[in-house]
Amino acid sequence: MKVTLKDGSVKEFAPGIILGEIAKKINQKLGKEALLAVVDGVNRDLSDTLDHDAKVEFVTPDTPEGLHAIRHTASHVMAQAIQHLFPGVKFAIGPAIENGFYYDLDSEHTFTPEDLAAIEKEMAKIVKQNIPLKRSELPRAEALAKFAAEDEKYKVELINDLPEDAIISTYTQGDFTDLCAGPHCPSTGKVKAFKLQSIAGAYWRGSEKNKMLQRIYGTAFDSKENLDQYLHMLEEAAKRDHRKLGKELDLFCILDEGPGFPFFMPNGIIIQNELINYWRQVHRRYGYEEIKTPMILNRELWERSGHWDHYKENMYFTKIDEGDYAVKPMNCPGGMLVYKQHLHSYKELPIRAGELGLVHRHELSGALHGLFRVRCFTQDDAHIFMMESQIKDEIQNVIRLFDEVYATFGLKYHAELSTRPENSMGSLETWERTTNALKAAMEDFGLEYVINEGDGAFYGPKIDFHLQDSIGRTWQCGTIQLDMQLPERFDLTYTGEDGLKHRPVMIHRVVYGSIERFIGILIEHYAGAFPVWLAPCQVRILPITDKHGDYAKKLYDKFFELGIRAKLDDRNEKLGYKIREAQVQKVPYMLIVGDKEMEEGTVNVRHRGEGDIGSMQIDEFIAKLQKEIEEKK
RNA sequence: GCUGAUGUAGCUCAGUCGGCAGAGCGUAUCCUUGGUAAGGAUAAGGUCACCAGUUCAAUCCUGGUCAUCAGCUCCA
Repeated sequence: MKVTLKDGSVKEFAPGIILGEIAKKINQKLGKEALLAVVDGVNRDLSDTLDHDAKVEFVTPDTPEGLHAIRHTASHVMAQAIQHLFPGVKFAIGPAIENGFYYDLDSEHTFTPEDLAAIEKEMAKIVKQNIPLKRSELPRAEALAKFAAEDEKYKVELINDLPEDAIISTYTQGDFTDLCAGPHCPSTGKVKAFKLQSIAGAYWRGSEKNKMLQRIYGTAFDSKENLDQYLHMLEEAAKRDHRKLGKELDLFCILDEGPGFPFFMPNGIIIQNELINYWRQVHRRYGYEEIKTPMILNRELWERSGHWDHYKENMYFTKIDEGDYAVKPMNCPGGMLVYKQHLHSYKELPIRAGELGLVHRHELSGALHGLFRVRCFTQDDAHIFMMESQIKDEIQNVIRLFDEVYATFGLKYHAELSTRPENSMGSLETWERTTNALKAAMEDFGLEYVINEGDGAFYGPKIDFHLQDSIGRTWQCGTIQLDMQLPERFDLTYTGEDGLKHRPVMIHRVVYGSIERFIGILIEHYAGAFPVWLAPCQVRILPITDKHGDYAKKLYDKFFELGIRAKLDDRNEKLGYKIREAQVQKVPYMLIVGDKEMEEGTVNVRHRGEGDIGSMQIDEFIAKLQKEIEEKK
């Protein structure tokens, strides 16, 4: 750890040393003035760590570590408040997490939102008292005795699971002591702004075999402004929730009659069809053929593919004429059968067979979530069969296609490569060769990636694509998976140059992932304001009075003939009213026609974002619109 | 699946601590013919999620079922 003091001198410290210790040394030698130091390149005020004699590690709030410490301390403050208000509650764990903190509790009392308000009040008191936190390290036996005496069985279990040589530390603030490794703020007063957010259930130690505890989530910041800003961001994200917009824009619905099985309304299906048209057009250019395989296939096929054994709990079944059948949860087995309809020569490879396949999977009821997690969805699948020597080029071809598609939606992305897991099939050499081919493909393309060691499927390595939407959230969509198992199981072959039979290499890949889910992501990404090519209604024509109805109708007919999605709003309403409605529906263009436009043969154009953009000739507007659609803006 | 909350008009939500069910938006009709985000009036619209139970009486209380939401678990 490098500490640069005010006088410019640099001190090296062993990593992991408690900042308070450093501060003490600096204070002794150079005085308080020098405590405003640069630690590992970050400005920090170390004087906070001198406020009291305990060994407390503290970092200033303008660093990620500082925020983490504030949230961690906030979780202790919350626990202390709960102990005051609800004596007898057993504490499990209470860490800081990405955007806040939580504490898991075991209690007879079921916590309610009203309790949260009361706990917040008590927390505010504790923060105001600015109670110092004291770190103590104690021998294992002593720690065990202490928490056992308080009947904190979860803490006892945690200590018992710590390695023999672990340093067991506790942090104490006033009448509350918690088992904790730290780091923390030096005193409760540093928790300047906090909010308790929700109550949920969570299994002890994350296992569904264990007791379900109550978890209280909260967040904390170094200032009220930052807290408010964060809460505001959450509200903004909630506004673009695809379930809400899906209803408001009349895109889709999910009804009690079919939990997890979405219905698409006319507006929604326009988006879906545009996505599919675009998909087909791109795939044709990249040398794909399209196939379609049946939704219901017999038991033998699923046994052969391995799904019957490995995936049964997630499948739907049916009987036909006494025989067992399953509804497909994946398209691959059907794709294998299509490949097997012919003998293949090495000259044909790679064969790229795309399929927009509707698959059904029985997801747990509690896992369903709008279009993001459904029980039936369309995979924009493709299976590519090739020789091993073609892997690198072919993967690059796929990456290039992905890159083009994601760019169309203005979605940035990064890739993750998952390598061989423990329970893998196939030889180590094959894994190494194929994994290296994936790496080489990404590197040649200039695609940055991170490696998830051992995270691949047992049947092959894979590349996942994580898209970043307009407010910075990431979604895993595309994936390229090498499969060394299915070609074996289905005994796929091609005839090589040598006249002998060889086993092809096969990949599964999806770009959108699930079209339904991708639509959900796009709704949130665009906040419902789709680019013109996707917008369910592209143009809304707004005549000012009935006098202008005929002119407006002629315009509408012209758009209709050109295949432009227009709507004529000739209701007996004021212009402002019609505009408001079109704005709320996020229609890209509103054409206002009145006396002036009729006389001049023009339209007055209003854009949903830019407002009134002036009058233009009808053909001029059509050209502008068509260009925009063509360029997918 | 688990824990907790929720389910009232097409939508968003009030309400009844057991006794005729409420608003705004939307819809229909009429008046109004207007220039860039809500003109006015009238009317229609409900098995208060579903099934049992308690009660003279249940939308309200009890139990169960289904669904939704927040999280957990799961997503070979």
